[in-house]
Amino acid sequence: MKGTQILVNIQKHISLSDSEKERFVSYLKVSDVAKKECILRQGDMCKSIFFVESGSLRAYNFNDEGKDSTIMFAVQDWWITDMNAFVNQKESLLSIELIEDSRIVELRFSALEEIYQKIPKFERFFRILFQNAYVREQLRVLDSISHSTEDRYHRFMEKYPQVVQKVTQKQIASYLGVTPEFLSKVKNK
Amino acid sequence: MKGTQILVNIQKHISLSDSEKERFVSYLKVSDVAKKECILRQGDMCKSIFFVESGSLRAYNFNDEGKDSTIMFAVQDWWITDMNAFVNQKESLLSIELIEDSRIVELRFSALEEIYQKIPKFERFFRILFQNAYVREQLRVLDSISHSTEDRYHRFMEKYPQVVQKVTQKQIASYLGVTPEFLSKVKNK
DNA sequence: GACTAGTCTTAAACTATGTTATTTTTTTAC
DNA sequence: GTAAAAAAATAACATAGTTTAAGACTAGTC
Repeated sequence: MKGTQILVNIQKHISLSDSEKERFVSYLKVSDVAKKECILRQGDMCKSIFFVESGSLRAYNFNDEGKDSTIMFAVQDWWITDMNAFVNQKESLLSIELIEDSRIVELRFSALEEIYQKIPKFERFFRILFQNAYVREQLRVLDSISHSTEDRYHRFMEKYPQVVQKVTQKQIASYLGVTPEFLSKVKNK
Repeated sequence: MKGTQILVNIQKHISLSDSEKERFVSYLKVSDVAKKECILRQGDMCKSIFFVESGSLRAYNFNDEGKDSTIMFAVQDWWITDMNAFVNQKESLLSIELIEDSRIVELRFSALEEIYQKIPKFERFFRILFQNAYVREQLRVLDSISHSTEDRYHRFMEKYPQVVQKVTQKQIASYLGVTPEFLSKVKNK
């Protein structure tokens, strides 16, 4: 049934009545997206936040010098978007591409605003979601400014084994902010 | 009056009745803290989140190799804590020290939980606060993995002029994740 | 006003990481 | 199943960043 998995995800933090579930699900759009497709393109407006029902995605920025930097990966049961562009409704700094064929649930900005109004409990859910996201990013900043690349590579491998299985070494390098050549050297040392 | 500034901060995002204000303020503890004091020590439990009424603070981690890494600065009208330790109620990775004499408002974890229950609007306020914090950290990660130290130094100077006035170059270096010697070289190039 | 401790600068030697290029290996597309 | 394309490994050289140490310059303390 449409929205089953996302409801499980949400009910980790809040409980919903049947009518609330029904109402919430009515705002969602589920689609199957093929590997290599983009669900968001850098420079475009970011109209939605996405939940990964199955598969995996990568959010990255491509800068003036042609450098590709991975901001995040998302696998099953994760939420992903260009949060800056989404909440401020401005041009995206990130592209989000499919690492493999995936089933994606889309929730539009305008729908989410309506949900906050109609079912205020969702404020709590997203409070917790963003709180955890903030914690995660703060720990990543600490990791990146206080540890060596070698340490960071091993920590990444330990922390995100589900991700490691799906992505290339080049993508891990771009997540760590180093070149693939250097990561290869570090790894085979 | 106690809590005036924090109420202004909160009412940027939600509106409160007089009785809600009164109730909320009753949970707060305001104190004047002297320069160099610590309001949180790495390794201790993190029982509170802090709001800066005046002055400035620095949150940093001190790692095994003796490296001091600044996770964030906070100036007037900012919120600060070790969010990881606070929300999960575990040992703090960070210390928070006073850069100058400051007036600090303290909100304890248990109080905040009660506030969420009694005045659910606060779920919305903190949803927005954490959402913005997440955006900020995600942008910082992007900055740190995609730009040179020189660029990052100049971007920091432009983005946080209020902070720059108060902190030493050594502290900026530790925020960027480089040595003070190297920052000095970059800067005087 | 002098002492002290901390900060900032500079520089030389060293280590980490980037660049470019070539080869090998793996994946993808037909 | 094979050709083409992408990823990974390797290596030589270049640049970015660290370490150590010393001197110049504050800011805080008595």
